[in-house]
Amino acid sequence: MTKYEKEVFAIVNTSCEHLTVEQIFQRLKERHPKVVLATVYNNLNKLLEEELIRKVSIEGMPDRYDRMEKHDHLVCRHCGKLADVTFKDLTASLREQMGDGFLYYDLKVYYLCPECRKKLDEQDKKE
Amino acid sequence: MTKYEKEVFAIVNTSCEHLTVEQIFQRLKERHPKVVLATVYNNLNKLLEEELIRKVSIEGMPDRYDRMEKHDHLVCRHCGKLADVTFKDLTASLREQMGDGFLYYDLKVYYLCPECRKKLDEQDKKE
DNA sequence: CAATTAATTTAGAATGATTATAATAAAATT
DNA sequence: AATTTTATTATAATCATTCTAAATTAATTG
Repeated sequence: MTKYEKEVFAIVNTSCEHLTVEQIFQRLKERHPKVVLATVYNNLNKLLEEELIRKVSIEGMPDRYDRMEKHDHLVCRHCGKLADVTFKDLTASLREQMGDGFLYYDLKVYYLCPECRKKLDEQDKKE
Repeated sequence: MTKYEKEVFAIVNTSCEHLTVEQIFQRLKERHPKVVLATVYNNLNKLLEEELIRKVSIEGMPDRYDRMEKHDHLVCRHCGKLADVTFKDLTASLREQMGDGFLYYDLKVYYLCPECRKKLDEQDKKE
């Protein structure tokens, strides 16, 4: 692991914020002002191949990078905010249903976050 | 719904092939040789907003468009192939676990498809 | 240690998918 | 039929990402 690969990994792995490429780049620049965006892409791609991090794509949002530790995602359908959550594990059930070949799964739950629900409720009252 | 919106919808909704923008464009062109790519994008976006179709993003693959009818996806981690499948419904369980605000969920199961499993098995034997 | 080789990073160009803009055409409304 | 609105076209612009070649750094070998 090279210097930058280590640092990019640390940035992604220790944050629960689902950072974008640009945000990761900014953080890396705080310490290494001369670093270049391509280096961030190179190392993110390397880390993805090594399966040390994962990418989270949400419709209409830029891709985000996330630690590997098992967890699911809540996505607010209104403001797009992404939150971590851990639902009951599905591995056993899925394996049973699908036979061989299972590797892992990705579960996203779309919802309205409390803030958006409040906002939308208030709007409804006015109408 | 305009002429093209109807046709784009029909193409996406009646196929189980998870077509890309380019493929949808090609099919539309068979009937309307003069149609332009931007029209496909415009109408796909309109259909997405109207929640008449959905987009499926798989890491490293171009985005695909899919009918709304409830189903889950199997993604081969090796060749990227996408297949439809319907696992046991999770709605009740998720609602119970997360309280209010639930809208819907998206479940992708990553696996090795039979073809890739065979290939990889054969490779292993050689080594 | 010096020299060679390999791998990483940089800088900037190239690509490709998507969106934006302005003009034209079609549809809907008055 | 005239006016207004909406959709479509053609093309330019944008943005994220990848590619390429040169430069730098790290690793390996004699």
